[in-house]
Amino acid sequence: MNEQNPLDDNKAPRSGKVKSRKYRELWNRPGYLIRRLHQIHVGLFVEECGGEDITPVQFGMLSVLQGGEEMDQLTLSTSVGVDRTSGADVIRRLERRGLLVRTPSERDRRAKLIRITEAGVAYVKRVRPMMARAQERFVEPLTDTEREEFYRLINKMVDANNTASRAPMGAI
Amino acid sequence: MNEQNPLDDNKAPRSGKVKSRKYRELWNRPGYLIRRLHQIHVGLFVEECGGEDITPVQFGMLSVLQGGEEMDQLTLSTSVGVDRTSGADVIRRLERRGLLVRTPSERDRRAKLIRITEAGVAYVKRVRPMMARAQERFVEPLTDTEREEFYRLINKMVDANNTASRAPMGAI
DNA sequence: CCGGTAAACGAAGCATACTCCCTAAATAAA
DNA sequence: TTTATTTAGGGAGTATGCTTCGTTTACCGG
Repeated sequence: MNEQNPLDDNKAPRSGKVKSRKYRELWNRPGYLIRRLHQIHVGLFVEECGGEDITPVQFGMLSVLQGGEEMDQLTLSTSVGVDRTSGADVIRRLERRGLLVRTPSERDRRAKLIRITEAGVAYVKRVRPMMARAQERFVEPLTDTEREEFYRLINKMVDANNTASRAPMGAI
Repeated sequence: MNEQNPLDDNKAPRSGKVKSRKYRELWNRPGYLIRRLHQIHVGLFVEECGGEDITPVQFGMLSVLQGGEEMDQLTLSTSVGVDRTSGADVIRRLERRGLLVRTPSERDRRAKLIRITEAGVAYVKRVRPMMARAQERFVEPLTDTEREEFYRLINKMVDANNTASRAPMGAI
């Protein structure tokens, strides 16, 4: 690719950096690497889903709804791990495309109940293999053993830091 | 550096049906977990940086500039792993706060050269410990051994999938 | 029943992170 | 030298993921 890739540099000067300088270089910061990894996953997802015009969060919401269950916007948003207002935007876009419907609840007139449409169900069925291919490609560089370890470590961090996120995962 | 090694037994997809069930639940999808982990890191960063009004990418840019080197917007953007236009937005915000300056290059009149200001240098020095604490908290749930393994696996994935991101490091 | 609190949502605003399309300038090719 | 291509940047548009503030509704203690 390119020889001025900073990631390539991290092979060279990993010398006797002291503890206090541990995070001096960008590519030694776990948060930075996670951000890059997230970017990479979104890139793979978009690439595999070709012209389907779908994003990971949108597909996540449709996945949760795929069973046919109705839920309000807050429940749906937290179940995919996004903020209430961010979720509302995503839901609006999916409604605009006819993949779900939003009807006022009769039990609680503050709430809007979300339900996937038939078009939504068909859409998920069609796109699911593409999503799966993106996930496969994402972990492809790792061996089976490494993948297991990777999942274990991520889950450990997510579990421990769940409340640190501003959109804690709802217990679905 | 790319591990397309056929000796790795990450075989091609086995049976389509099994594959599609593997990622059926959201919390079994690596991409979903990475997204959550990224959210968590941003949350920790913002929390540790208190009222400093700084984001990981902004701090990353200032870090790269901290040495005093001048560079154009594209070089700066790719060096922190963001897209050209996203980077331009970030740079504009940092310029607005007086943490860096943007001057037209004389060698290449298309380019704007970015240089950190004294205020920017002081700012980075002040905020760096907070950033470091956020990184520490992020990996705190892991043991030392697990951290090493975590870094190794992430780096392996980032290296292998570098071009998959829409903002490949050092490329484009 | 009534008043305070909490929940569900909406609107507006900001930051990241892309897309596509455009201009201008530098460089490579003819 | 003229032409073609590439490169740097800007502008507009979209999506995610937050913030704060405000409105309506539900619920609970007195």
